Amino acid sequence: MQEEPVEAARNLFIRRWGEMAASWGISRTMAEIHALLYMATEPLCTDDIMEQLAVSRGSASMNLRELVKWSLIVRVHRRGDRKEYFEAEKDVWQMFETIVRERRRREVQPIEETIDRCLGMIREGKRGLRGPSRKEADAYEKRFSDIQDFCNGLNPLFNLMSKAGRGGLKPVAKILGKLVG
Amino acid sequence: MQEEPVEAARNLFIRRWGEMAASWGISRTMAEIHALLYMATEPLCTDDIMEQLAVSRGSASMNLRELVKWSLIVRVHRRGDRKEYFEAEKDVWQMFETIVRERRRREVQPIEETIDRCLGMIREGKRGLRGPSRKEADAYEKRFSDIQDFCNGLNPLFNLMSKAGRGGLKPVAKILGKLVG
DNA sequence: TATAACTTTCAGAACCATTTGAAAGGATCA
DNA sequence: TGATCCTTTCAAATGGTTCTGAAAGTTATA
Repeated sequence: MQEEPVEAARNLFIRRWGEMAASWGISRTMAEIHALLYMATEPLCTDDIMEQLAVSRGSASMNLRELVKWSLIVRVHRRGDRKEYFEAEKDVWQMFETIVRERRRREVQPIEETIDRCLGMIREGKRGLRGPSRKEADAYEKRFSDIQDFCNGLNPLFNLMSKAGRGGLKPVAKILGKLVG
Repeated sequence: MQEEPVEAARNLFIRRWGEMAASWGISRTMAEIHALLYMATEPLCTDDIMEQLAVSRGSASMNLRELVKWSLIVRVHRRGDRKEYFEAEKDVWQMFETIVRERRRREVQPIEETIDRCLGMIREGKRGLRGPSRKEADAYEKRFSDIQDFCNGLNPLFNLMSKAGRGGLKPVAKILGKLVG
């Protein structure tokens, strides 16, 4: 077994990738499956995954479905084979962009909408206020609009990074470098 | 109670902030306490937090301590008062930078180190290999070095953002907005 | 030093997300 | 059509995280 260290490296990576994901609110198994498919030199089927990661059929099925939803992996079919195989996006930049876009859509947009709504409520609600409660309302308004401004600043940055896309990160860094001086 | 809508806005925000954080692997209560302190016009003590968020003394204590560790809030003392009060960082950019820096340190650096180590293992392990297993080792090496390259590109980008942000995000956002269109 | 005010700790309880495994569902083949 | 192969679903079990509340610890005051 001369290939042991190579397999060991792959397995170590899969485990760590799963642990990292877990601390970012993504299920450990889902991330491990993703890492396994990312490393794989050819598409794997459900049974491969069950065997290599020691998970149940149900878990493999659910997590694979979720990964497909995230567009991090795709289903592939093989002629003369009834099984479904799965293959991961191998372009790391693409992978990153997909993850950021999805998480923004699912998890940061709702809070942005909430903030807009809160600002509306505050501006409406403070109309009749005088004295200390007016002061408080003003303070709240400032807090909300600070976050709103921040989001309005961050969004174009993400868009720029998306646009830079396949061109890689270097051009983006260059532009920013010039801005910063 | 004319101030109802103002309070309602604050409470809505606190709840959503907690929910968002939960999906990013941060405890809901910790994020709610953070949001409460972020909105507050003056420092609050443990009892204020227990009352406003309906959490136990133990939970308040632990989560406050954790937030202090993250440098998202600070302890403040008041003359003639034995209680400890807490105050949140109010600069949104600063807040964001702190969170990103901490999470990078805790959660992405370990995986970067693992990748370096895996690359070492692969390069060492593939020395004696020939044929198909050599091919596989080469493929693994490529996957790892792709991620490594990506990280090496991303890190300076974060550093630039830190630098850019200190002067306020608005000027940066303005220029980026024009660039992106 | 004794008392009071406040904070921290931690074992057990409660809660939540994920996994399991078996049964149901679908598709393909003979 | 029935048999086979494969995937999906879901109720119950599991495993892990967070919260609770009371007791211990700490610091200030009298």
